[in-house]
Amino acid sequence: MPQTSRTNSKKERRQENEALILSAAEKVFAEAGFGGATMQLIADVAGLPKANLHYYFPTKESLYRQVVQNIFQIWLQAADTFDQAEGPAEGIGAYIDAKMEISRRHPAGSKVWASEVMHRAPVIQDYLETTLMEWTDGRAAIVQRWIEEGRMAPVNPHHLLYMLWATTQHYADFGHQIETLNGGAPLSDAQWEEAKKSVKDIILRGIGVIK
Amino acid sequence: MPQTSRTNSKKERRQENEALILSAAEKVFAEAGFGGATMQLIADVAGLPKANLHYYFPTKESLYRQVVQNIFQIWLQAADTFDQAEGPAEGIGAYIDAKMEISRRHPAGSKVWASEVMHRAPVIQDYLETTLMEWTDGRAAIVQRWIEEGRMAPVNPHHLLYMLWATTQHYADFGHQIETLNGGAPLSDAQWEEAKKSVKDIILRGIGVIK
DNA sequence: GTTGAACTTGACCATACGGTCAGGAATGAT
DNA sequence: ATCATTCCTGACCGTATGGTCAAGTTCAAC
Repeated sequence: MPQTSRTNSKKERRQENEALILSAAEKVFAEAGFGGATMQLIADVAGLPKANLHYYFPTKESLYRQVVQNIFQIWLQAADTFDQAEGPAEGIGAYIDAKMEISRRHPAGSKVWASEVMHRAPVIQDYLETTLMEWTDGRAAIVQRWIEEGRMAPVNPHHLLYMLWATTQHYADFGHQIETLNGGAPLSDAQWEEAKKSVKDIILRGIGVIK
Repeated sequence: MPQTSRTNSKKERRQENEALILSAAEKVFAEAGFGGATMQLIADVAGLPKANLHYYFPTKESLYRQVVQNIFQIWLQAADTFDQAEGPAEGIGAYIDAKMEISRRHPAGSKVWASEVMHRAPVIQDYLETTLMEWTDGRAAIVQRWIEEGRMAPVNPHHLLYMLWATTQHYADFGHQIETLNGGAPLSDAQWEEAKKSVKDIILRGIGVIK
């Protein structure tokens, strides 16, 4: 069967197909976990024959690895908001906003990441030990400096970071639970704003930078 | 092959075996997810032939269902600390302590629960809609009352509850990440105390009941 | 001691899965 | 127009999995 679209070159179609497969894989891995996901289902979601998936990604594991690495990139980009900030209120507030936005826009990716870490990070353990550790220590140092400058309450920087991750990621990973408790409906725009505001209010007040 | 232990009656051994299987299943489901777990591996961990598992639990799903329900019971028990409290500082503080203790003592169970919810709760959706919803609304009402009595800052009760769940559960679900960032070592007793203290400090200050 | 119910288990089965491959179709360079 | 390369896919394969079963063993009641 010839390709439906004629306007694209081969190179473009390769990129399109890879993106299509990665997107489908993200959804399926998020909903079923690595073990529960099947190449056949990913193929169906992507609208491609299974054998075609294996042309672009030789194994299920290589496909999964790519999905996880993509999430990690998004995850790291949210860090920029932290660095560019002048002080704790702005930096941590913007970081919460950014991570809440990721939870809202990439819930599947967040779940894949959570699943990967929960299962002892078989694929990205090296990232945890290098990139993530450096990132964390760097941010902890910034927080520590803010504390020493008297710009926020003295809290353990690492546990503060864990709280930021936990709280924001919760809206993606446990989105189904939240939706159920919300009467079965996804959070509305206003409710998302309320969520962001609540998280920021409690944490920023908790570290003594507002009120 | 005859049973090794001769001191137990049949009824006792039934209970023992069921507990043995459930414990093994909890570990394996936590580490591999429902789809990735195999009855053979659970059997190996339990030290029983696979066919014997199917005698006690007819299907993989029924075994999984039992594991999830057990977790949910533990989860609900932590609620008592909330109810018996006289005010927000005591109630929420004790609830955080209780849930942190669950994360520490039952990390596998917490992961199974998280995994179940992340995958849209195929098994315990009815619990979410009934028991959990009632529990949540009841606790939210208590928080609301505390707010109206001027005993804590006006925050959205639901988002406060989500934050409590997220923050405490994070220490179980993302325990591997925390361990890695801790230099590869599990949190020591002192570090667990520090974690509890950090969470309580930030949240209790965040809702205006301390400092 | 006999008997029936509860328990145990090695061997087995059907299915579904990840992955392969041969052969054809489309594409781009010359 | 030719040809090498890339892309596509139905059919296929070996394996591992959830689950079954029949034949046995243990145990408690009488």
